[in-house]
Amino acid sequence: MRKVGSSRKATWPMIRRAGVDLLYRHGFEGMNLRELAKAAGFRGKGSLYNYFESKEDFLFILMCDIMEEILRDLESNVSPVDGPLERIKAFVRFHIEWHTTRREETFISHMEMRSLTPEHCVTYVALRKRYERFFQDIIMAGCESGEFRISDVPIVVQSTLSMLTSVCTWYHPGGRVSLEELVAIHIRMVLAILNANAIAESQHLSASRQNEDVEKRLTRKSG
Amino acid sequence: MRKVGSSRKATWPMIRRAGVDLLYRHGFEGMNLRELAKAAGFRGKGSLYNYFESKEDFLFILMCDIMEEILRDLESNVSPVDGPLERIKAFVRFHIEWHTTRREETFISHMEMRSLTPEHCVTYVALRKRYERFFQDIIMAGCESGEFRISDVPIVVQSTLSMLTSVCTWYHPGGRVSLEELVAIHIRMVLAILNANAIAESQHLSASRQNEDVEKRLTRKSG
Amino acid sequence: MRKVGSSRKATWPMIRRAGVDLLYRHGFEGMNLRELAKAAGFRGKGSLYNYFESKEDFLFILMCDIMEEILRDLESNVSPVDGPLERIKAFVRFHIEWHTTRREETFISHMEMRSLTPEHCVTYVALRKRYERFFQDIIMAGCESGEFRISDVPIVVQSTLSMLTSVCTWYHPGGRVSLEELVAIHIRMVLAILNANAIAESQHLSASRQNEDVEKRLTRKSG
Amino acid sequence: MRKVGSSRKATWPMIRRAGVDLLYRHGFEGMNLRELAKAAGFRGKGSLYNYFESKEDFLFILMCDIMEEILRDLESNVSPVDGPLERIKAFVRFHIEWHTTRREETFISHMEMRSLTPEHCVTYVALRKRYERFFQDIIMAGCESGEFRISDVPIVVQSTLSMLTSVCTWYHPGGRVSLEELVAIHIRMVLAILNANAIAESQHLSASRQNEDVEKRLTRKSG
DNA sequence: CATGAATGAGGCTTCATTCAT
DNA sequence: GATGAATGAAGCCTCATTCAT
Repeated sequence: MRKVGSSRKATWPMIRRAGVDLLYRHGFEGMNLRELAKAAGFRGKGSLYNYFESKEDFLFILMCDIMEEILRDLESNVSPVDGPLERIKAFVRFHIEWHTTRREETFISHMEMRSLTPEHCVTYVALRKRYERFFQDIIMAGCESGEFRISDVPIVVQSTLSMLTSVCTWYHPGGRVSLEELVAIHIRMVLAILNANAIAESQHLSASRQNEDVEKRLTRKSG
Repeated sequence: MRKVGSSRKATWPMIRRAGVDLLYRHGFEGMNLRELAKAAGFRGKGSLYNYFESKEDFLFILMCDIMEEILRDLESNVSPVDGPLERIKAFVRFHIEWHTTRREETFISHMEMRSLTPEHCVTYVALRKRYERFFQDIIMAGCESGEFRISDVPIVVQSTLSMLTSVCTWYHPGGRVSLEELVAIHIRMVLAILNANAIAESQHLSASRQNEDVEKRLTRKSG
Repeated sequence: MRKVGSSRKATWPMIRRAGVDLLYRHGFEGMNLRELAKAAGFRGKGSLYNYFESKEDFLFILMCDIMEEILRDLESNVSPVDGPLERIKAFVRFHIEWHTTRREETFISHMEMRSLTPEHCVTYVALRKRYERFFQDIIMAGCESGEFRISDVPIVVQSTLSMLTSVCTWYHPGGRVSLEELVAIHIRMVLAILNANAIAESQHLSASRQNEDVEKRLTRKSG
Repeated sequence: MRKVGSSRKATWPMIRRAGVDLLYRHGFEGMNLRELAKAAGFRGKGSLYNYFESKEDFLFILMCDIMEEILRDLESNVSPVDGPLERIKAFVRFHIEWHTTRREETFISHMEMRSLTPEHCVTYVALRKRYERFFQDIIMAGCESGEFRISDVPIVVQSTLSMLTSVCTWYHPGGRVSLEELVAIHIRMVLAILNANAIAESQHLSASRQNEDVEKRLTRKSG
């Protein structure tokens, strides 16, 4: 008995949605296809194999899906912005917004690489490197233009990006701190790491405090 | 609760060592007791149950073991140091050294909480909170003394600690950057985040560059 | 019962060809319809059900097809030949040629009866019996005419036919022995079994009867 | 809950017995481990994996077991016999007796090679070759001594052995023909194939009864 | 007729866990 | 305390078959 009106185009998104949820909650090894099938609206797990070839293949497809989506969004959000300083701000904003509003997806993307086949892993890593490279390029541009000054590019890039990514691990929207504030705080941290403020200040010695109003809220110790 | 009095002395360490390895490589759901038994030198997996009560119990014991060890080491390394600035440096040094030389253990500690029973989880989280609290206390002390200035303590604490911890994810000893340099770089980043340098500079207006020698190496773009 | 009138003309032969191959390589239980569909040029296995009603039905149709073909060929090759001696030679030649040039088909015919429904099985066995009966009849005729002399007809018939059939199991054309030689060798063996040479010789040598009493009972047709 | 008193030594024979039965009735692909477990006295199929590593491994072990047993029996039955003529008779007797009283085992041994891994297959084939070689050696000895005369050794050996083996396919003990008669009939067929009688006769021209002992048994009426 | 999605049963295998020895 | 057999649940995957399109 076939579910009427079902078609690959309509069904895959349901599998994807269910898969993200299960992967997020139990991890790849901890999830199982029976639940996935049920959550995706199937009655038997066999049906899933019309959409992927194995559990691992499912993970791979999902992770690539997510990565490609985030790459598309990255391009359309950050690429238009000019200048390292503005670009880095746009990047941090974009990254944090994505990693908090799409927590589950990004969590998966970062946690389940271990479960990929070697072959799938290299494909996926290549995708991911494009993202990291985007971030690194901004920073290198800023270093060359003299707007940033850091000690060791690869390491600072790695650590900074890890920091920004880990937000998805502990931040829950709707808490004490708004997403907007979260972004602002992290922009400041990143700029500090990049020595961007110091440089800016020393360049415009007499410049008045920037972001003054923001400043006020930010120095308080939150409760 | 850990069983006491078995011939723990000799055998448990072997189980622990084997367990850390397997947990690191496959994760909790991905590892299995048969391999653990074999790697620990047993011939049948039944023997393991003389050392813990269930697989989950094993994870719990291991994670607590690790957390207790790192807490002991933290106390003996950082507690003696005085003053927020020096303490934070000591903490960063300690944390990074531990997280790189004991990569597998710390990796596990941060990844497998999901697999604990709720009860075990709260016990473990309490342990871990003591560690985070240690870090947070240093920062708060520095803020109060005026040596640090940050926008939002909990968030900066979280993000900074995440950054420092994630080092165990990508740093491999014996690469381009020595552990000593890694530490130095991160100390700078953390101090930047905490606005410690800026303050220091503005306080000791005429102060010459601190860490001058370090500085020289650090500004290069690594190869 | 076989469906008639589908566009059998073009498509069924491809299914048959693919089926013979798969059946030969994996056996009935070991083959599967997905591969059959693919090998037959379909994209979805659903299409196959336009040509048979079930997997078992497919096997039945195929086996009957083959058996009918071999029966037709048998008739046209051996029936015209006269006299037990010449007929038996023609039979051996025919049988071996068919079983070596059409190895896969005959292999299937002999191996997969186990997978037929009881009903289908009796239908098929009837077909096959016609073939065996053909062989048996030649031998009985020869015994009656005095050209052959054997101990127990049914058993000798069974064993001899098994021997001839098993050739398809181990003979590969293009080896050390040509098909022509293979046939010659087996004709000799069969004639030896049937005591045809000995008799021929003794008839033309005025030889006395040996084993007279024994002989009488042995040529009987057992029940 | 463990079945008391169970030990590998006692349990494997039960598995073997059940396995032979299932393999004989359904073939390797057609049998399943659930039934095997049940028939062997287990409650869950998991237990079987204490005795083999996979279904294919089970088949391999079983086939080797059988082959080794038949080889042992062959040695102890036929090796003591001297002279090609007597040895070939002893061999035929042994072979047919084994292949009829242990029909299922030998049937399996000959039918399921297709399901072995390539590696297992070569191991098994080596075992089997030892058996075939035994037969072939007798025949070659007879040819050299002038007691047998055949056209092509390898082919006659193959076909003859196939004939003798196929007996397990159609002979059922307790039918019209006794096992003793079956043996006698096949001894005669084999000797005919080998031209052993003709030679014997021509050698002892005046000799009356040849094979006297055989003869006596053969003249009996079968039941 | 062909396609491809859905179904559900069932197959092999793994695993944590128990327990007699 | 160690061993290895037994257990049973559960996991992944395959497959014949049905049916809407």
